[in-house]
Amino acid sequence: MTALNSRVSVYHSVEAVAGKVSSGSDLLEFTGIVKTYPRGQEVFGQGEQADYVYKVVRGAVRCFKTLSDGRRQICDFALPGDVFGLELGGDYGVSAEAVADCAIVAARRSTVLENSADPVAAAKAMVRLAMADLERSRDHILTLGRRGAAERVVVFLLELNDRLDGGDTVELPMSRQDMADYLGLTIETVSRTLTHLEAEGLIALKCCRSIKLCDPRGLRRLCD
Amino acid sequence: MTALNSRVSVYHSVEAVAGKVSSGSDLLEFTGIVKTYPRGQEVFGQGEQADYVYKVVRGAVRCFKTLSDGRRQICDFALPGDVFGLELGGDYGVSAEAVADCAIVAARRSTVLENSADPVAAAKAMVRLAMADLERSRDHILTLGRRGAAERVVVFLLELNDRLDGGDTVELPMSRQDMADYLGLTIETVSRTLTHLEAEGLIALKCCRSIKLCDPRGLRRLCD
DNA sequence: CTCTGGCTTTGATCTGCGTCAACTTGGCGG
DNA sequence: CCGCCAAGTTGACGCAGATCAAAGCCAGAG
Repeated sequence: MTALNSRVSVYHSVEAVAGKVSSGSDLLEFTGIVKTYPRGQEVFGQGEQADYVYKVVRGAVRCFKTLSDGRRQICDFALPGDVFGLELGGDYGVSAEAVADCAIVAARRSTVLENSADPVAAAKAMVRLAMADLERSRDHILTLGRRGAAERVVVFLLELNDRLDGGDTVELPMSRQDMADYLGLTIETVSRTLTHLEAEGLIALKCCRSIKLCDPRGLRRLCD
Repeated sequence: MTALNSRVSVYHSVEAVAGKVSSGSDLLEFTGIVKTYPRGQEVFGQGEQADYVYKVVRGAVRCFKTLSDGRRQICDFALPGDVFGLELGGDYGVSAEAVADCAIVAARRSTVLENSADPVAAAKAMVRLAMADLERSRDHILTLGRRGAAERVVVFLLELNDRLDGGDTVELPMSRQDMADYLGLTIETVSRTLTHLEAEGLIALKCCRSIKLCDPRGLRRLCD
């Protein structure tokens, strides 16, 4: 079912992982099949056997947990170049879905880990990935635990701008609902906060998925 | 300064890491000096050079981030047996302080990582540790983003009971302020929630640091 | 023993964000 | 071009948890 209307092609790369921090020696060999996922489609579900590791080629993916009554918390967005689906043991601890139409490479865990040419380098690359995720999670925890709504939205915009690097304009790949579920807020609060930031001249909503950061310094001051 | 009134002794262990998930092959060699830290003392500060990795022998440690205006968010508590101070690159991303009087082993990163007898096993053990932390962080994110005050407190008590394994009674090593800063609440709300849970017969406050879980099933139902 | 200071609990009030509801916008198919 | 439906915005109102304030409670010092 997952592959029903997906075009597939072969993908092979030996790339630096986690762009900014990778040194020349930490490479993760990533060989697999590229599949396309239409917006909304599940990549894997929480509790499933974690046999594959994934990497976003194009689009964006949300990794989230759900409570029994339906409340949803997005733990992370995976953007182009990001690896996701890394797990400790047998099962995925989160579910993953395409936020927008995506191209994603899947590689067997075993291939990436054991059959790699240099197993020590592979293990080190894994540690780097896990640690980078961990550091981002900690910032997320700080945001959810101690920041107000406006600060949350601003932190989010700045982080996304950083990761997408599209000059001073952020092209959001996700809906307001996704933003809200990432920030521990409601759509209404996210929307209101954005219009409020615009009224203050800090951002400009070119259209609802395209936000210009007019005053990055001012924004940063709001959430140091 | 750090070592002023600390007794020190040598410590050596080759132990399974992260108790429940470690298989026989994943060992982390941990050789270093045991130091004692009085309650409140800093182990390391955010931004310092991350040359050491630590392991709690006795007591408990809080790892936290602080905003410029003083708001504090505890990302994790390290309990006896737990490793902390694991970092990606140069600097610690959090500060660490003794929550109660502690005994802690410090080991050079390089010793644990490179000079290990089996570097692949060491790297794998690191991956396991990082992944275990990551999974706990994700649960924490879910709690902070989507659960109410009562649910947060209950989740916390159940998790602590699990990790400390003292039968049906949790001996809290930390103050209400620390609980609040971990749960993204205020001391008053934590206190009120506990008295409310007691009134419902779910817990019993033997004294403020010793809590009996009278109805674990009922508690679990509150936060599935 | 009493005094002191920090931690905890409890109460009263305030407020930021959630909830509910209506309206607007924008993208897409016909 | 129009009409439709999902997504986003805006407004009115309520509540969970924060804030402010004061009163126990307990441990350690004198």
